[in-house]
Amino acid sequence: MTASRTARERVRAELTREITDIARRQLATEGAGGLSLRAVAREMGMVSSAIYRYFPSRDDLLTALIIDGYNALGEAVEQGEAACPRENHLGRWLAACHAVRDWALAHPHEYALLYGSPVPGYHAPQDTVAARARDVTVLGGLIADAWRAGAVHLPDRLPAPPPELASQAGAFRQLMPGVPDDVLWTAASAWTALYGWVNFEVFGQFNNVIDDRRAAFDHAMRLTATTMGLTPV
Amino acid sequence: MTASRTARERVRAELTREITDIARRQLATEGAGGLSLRAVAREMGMVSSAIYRYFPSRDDLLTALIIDGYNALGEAVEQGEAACPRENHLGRWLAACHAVRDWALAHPHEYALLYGSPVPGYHAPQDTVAARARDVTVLGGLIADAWRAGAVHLPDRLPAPPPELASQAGAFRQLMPGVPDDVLWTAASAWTALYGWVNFEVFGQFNNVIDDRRAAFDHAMRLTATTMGLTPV
DNA sequence: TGTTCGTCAAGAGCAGTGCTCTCGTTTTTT
DNA sequence: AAAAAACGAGAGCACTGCTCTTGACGAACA
Repeated sequence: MTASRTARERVRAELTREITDIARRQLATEGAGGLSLRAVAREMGMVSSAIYRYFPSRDDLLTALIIDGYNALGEAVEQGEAACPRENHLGRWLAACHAVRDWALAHPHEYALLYGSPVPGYHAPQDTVAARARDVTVLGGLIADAWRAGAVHLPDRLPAPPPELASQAGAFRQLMPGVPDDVLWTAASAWTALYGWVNFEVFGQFNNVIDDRRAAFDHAMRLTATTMGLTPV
Repeated sequence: MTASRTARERVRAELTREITDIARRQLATEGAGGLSLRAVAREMGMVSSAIYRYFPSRDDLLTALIIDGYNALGEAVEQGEAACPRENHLGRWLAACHAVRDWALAHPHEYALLYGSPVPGYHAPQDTVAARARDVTVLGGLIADAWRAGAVHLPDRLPAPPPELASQAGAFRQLMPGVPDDVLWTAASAWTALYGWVNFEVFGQFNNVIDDRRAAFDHAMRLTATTMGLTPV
């Protein structure tokens, strides 16, 4: 039973995969709003109602695409960061940043699905949470490494976190055990700065404003790295 | 002609305004995707085709709402920042940040229209550009003021902008004349960090992660202020 | 004052959407 | 071999943005 399932189950898995593939292609070209179950069915030579045998609703198909997207982005970040020597913490941060940016620019519509405005009636189910944490896990890991290596040198005159933030962001804290609060909040701030930039760039806010966006992004991420206390090796 | 136009023109302006008002209400409750010309017409007791006398297409109605949104946000930022003493540059920055956040949290769907994923087939016409710059103009103004007052003290060990960024971001540079490049790029970075945070918060990425989001936001904006060289008075 | 002319709301209609239900057929299970 | 489950096809519902035509009303002009 486990090794070779029934013919029906195999063709079902095959068709499910084909549906998501076609849907992802439509998503890439038309955007999230232009994703149409009927168009997917048409391209498969099926009738629209048959799709509902595989995905109970359009939202469930969207969920599948979102989970795939989080995993693709997470994998890109993991690979980009892993290509850097472990002791070069600034390099690991920059590599992770560029991996996010490169993936987002290469897959703008999928990125919009992950980090843009939520789709109208859509509520992310719990399944997406695990895949969603892969990118920030990389950030937490490299900060924790840097802290353990004594390579974190926060700038002078940096304001200390107020007391009401003492026991906050538990989930975020778990990703970098042992890291003190002031460093933790600079990391959180850097994380939002990264995605803030990528959002602006992917959604076109930098058109006709910045030309060499890659260089500007690189510099901005170096600035936030300095705030985090990561200095060149 | 100028003071009192014909009755027809006045009722036309009135109806146009009523359409945008109803549309804005629908946008606030349903989100951008749920905005329907037919629903607006229904609520006005008109027939759907009549709406097209006032807005040639759904996108034109969206454009009107977007321009209104940029102006509302810009005005909120201007007012928030203006309430702070001119010489307290850090306070002005924090006031502007909280104004953005407060407005975004109060009008999440309108904010999504401005800074979220672009609406599928929609391309922003040139009209939106002027209104779009109001918030960043405030930022540029306070940085320029701080620079002129000699109140900008960049942190040590901050990396200098690479040479390829020397003549970039001309539009951004115009907002803060006389400000040197290193300060300018910290300001650009702070700008993206601000909207990165607000994006995350409005779009729900901080749910179940950070509880006291206002305090965390305030601290994050103080961190970026330090990177910009704005210190407490 | 009477008549044209432009503006307007209404209605029907087109092509498209997500989704539901039913009806035979095919495959798996009992 | 019989019962059960899964499946594709088709019709249909309520909805969308948008177009076109029709008839009525108001304003300007002769």
